[in-house]
Amino acid sequence: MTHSIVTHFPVEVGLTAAIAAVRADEPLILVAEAAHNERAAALPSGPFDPLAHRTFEIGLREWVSEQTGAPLGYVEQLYTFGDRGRQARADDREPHVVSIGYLALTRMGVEAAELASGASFRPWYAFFPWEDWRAERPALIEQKILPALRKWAARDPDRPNAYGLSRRERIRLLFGGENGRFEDENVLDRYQLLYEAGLVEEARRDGRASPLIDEAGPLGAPMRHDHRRILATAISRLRAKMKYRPVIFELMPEVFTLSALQRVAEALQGRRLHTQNFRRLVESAAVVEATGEMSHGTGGRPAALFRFRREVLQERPAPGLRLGVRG
Amino acid sequence: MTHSIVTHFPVEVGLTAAIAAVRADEPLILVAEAAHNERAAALPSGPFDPLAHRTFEIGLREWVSEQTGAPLGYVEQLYTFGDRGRQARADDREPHVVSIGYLALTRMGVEAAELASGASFRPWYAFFPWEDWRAERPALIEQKILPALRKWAARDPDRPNAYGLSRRERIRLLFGGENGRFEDENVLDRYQLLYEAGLVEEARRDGRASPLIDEAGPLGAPMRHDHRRILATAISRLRAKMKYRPVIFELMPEVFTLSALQRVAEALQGRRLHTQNFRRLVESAAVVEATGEMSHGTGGRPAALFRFRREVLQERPAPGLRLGVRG
DNA sequence: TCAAAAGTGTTATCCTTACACCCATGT
DNA sequence: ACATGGGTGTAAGGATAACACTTTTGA
Repeated sequence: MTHSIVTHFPVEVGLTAAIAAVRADEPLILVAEAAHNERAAALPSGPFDPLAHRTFEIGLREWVSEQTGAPLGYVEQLYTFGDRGRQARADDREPHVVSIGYLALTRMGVEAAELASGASFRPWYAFFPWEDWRAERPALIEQKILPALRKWAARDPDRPNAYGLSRRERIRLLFGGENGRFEDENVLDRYQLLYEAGLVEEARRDGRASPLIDEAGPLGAPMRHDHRRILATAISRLRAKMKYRPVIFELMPEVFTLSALQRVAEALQGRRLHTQNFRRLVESAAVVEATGEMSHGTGGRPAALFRFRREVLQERPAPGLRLGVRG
Repeated sequence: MTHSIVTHFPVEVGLTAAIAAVRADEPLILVAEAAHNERAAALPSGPFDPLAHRTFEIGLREWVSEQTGAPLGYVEQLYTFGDRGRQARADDREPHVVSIGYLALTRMGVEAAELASGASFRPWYAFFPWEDWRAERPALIEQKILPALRKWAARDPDRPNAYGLSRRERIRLLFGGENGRFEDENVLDRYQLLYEAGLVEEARRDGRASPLIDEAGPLGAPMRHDHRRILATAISRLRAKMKYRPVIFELMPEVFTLSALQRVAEALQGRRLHTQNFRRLVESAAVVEATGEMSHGTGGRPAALFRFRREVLQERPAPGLRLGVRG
């Protein structure tokens, strides 16, 4: 067994950040190269300089605030990606790029003008339209995604993947349909299934498109490199984590009404929540406390204002937002 | 904003694997440089060669089975570590090493003779003696760890960390004591607290030892580089994941009794479980099915044999082992 | 016959869900 | 006064926790 972890291969390390914010009940993600450009959007990314920064996170915070003007709040490492479609050819002479994906949350005090040119916040559901079930089950799923996936499955219906699941079963488990549920945390798996089926633009770019790709039509806006995969990982992680850590408050203003909190939770989860039970779950979890103030001008009865109770961090091991059932 | 993720800094990428197995109800980890050597143990690690292997995981499987003789079953990426104590000096002329940590599970068919020389399986609680509460609360906690940590806290009792928690609160939350619990998933946080307090050998090596380190005595066997941190991450992840994914069966033989399953679950969790409720939780979760055979020679009444039901993967979104309360 | 391990039944308690209803304001 | 959103009460159902008990073998 070798004990050296030195590699003799040309590898470059970059940090890529999915920087999320919420405005007007819409979850946003910071991208370079906005829609008016020809090119696909990209997540902000930068090099890791081990001499200048002791940790990845310190490096990340520095170049993000320098280059985008957005100060980061909460930061969390997601995953390190090394296999990127078209760059996987052995005869490729370009250096291989390893990208370490990060999730960051910011409070959206940053207005468009303060951002560096080329950077802008875009709704994250522009990249994953099938993930937003707040209004209703997106028609795209029944009309485009499922027909194309079913044809893909029919070509090889019983082939199991690494976990022993056939294509049919994976489709049912991830996108629902008859007796299947749509689990909000499976954002990454759904994107990867669409990529594997060759139905997203990134698959075409990587030479793995299905003949069905044009029939299905564009399934969300594509991103450069594997950035849409990193964003899918970020959304999955955030949807899961908010249930057992109070990360949602990194996206809320200092004080807020319970309704505002619910609408942000719904925006992130991509589904409606049962209002009465949501209130009770939040209050019984003791993650918020009333300020005593009231919010007027919300249309109906004034709502009590709340703030996050930092003390829960000491009181309970997993203080998140129990979300309960759909509304 | 730059769109290039090319770095101009010398960075090398290595893969480091925490390869776990269970034998005789003891969780084991594969290490190079066993105890009879002078040097601290190390996890197996190797270079990532992007030209030879399309993904990290493929590369990992290849060199692990080549170099250790152990075939990997389940494999999962843990975290990418870049900040390693003593190498953090800006004047350091050595290339910086980024290590991508992996958790792998193997069924322990591999006997010692088949392993490459220098490789061996060692009980993981040798590195984390405070994590094994199966017999009782480890005396080490009350006798060595808490006194040293309390002195450390007393030097700066109110300084908050990034999450706003003081040293006192972090000690209580992680190691219990009066009214605090000992949460089995916090393995990484406990190790990092001990490192931050300068009480583990790795802190001395990195020039961050506390004056209290000799008074506290050796707190578990040290490892080279940041490998003990990677192992702590692996144990944390495994303890958490087995509750919602059926990963424990990657460590079990094809057929097993419910008692054997419970003892492996207890070994991994480091705590006893309530037998009757464990049985009911397992059976009601429908993750196992009876084979119809019986196991004799277990000392008392023969036990029914069970096998893992792969079908649960299709039936439920999060089929893990509910563990219930302590025994 | 007894110890040891396997396995079953039953109740108390807690949490989630579901549903019904009342409250306070602006227009 | 009434629409709108804010807010409370409570009972049904399901799951876990706690405890008592029976069964089957080997020594």
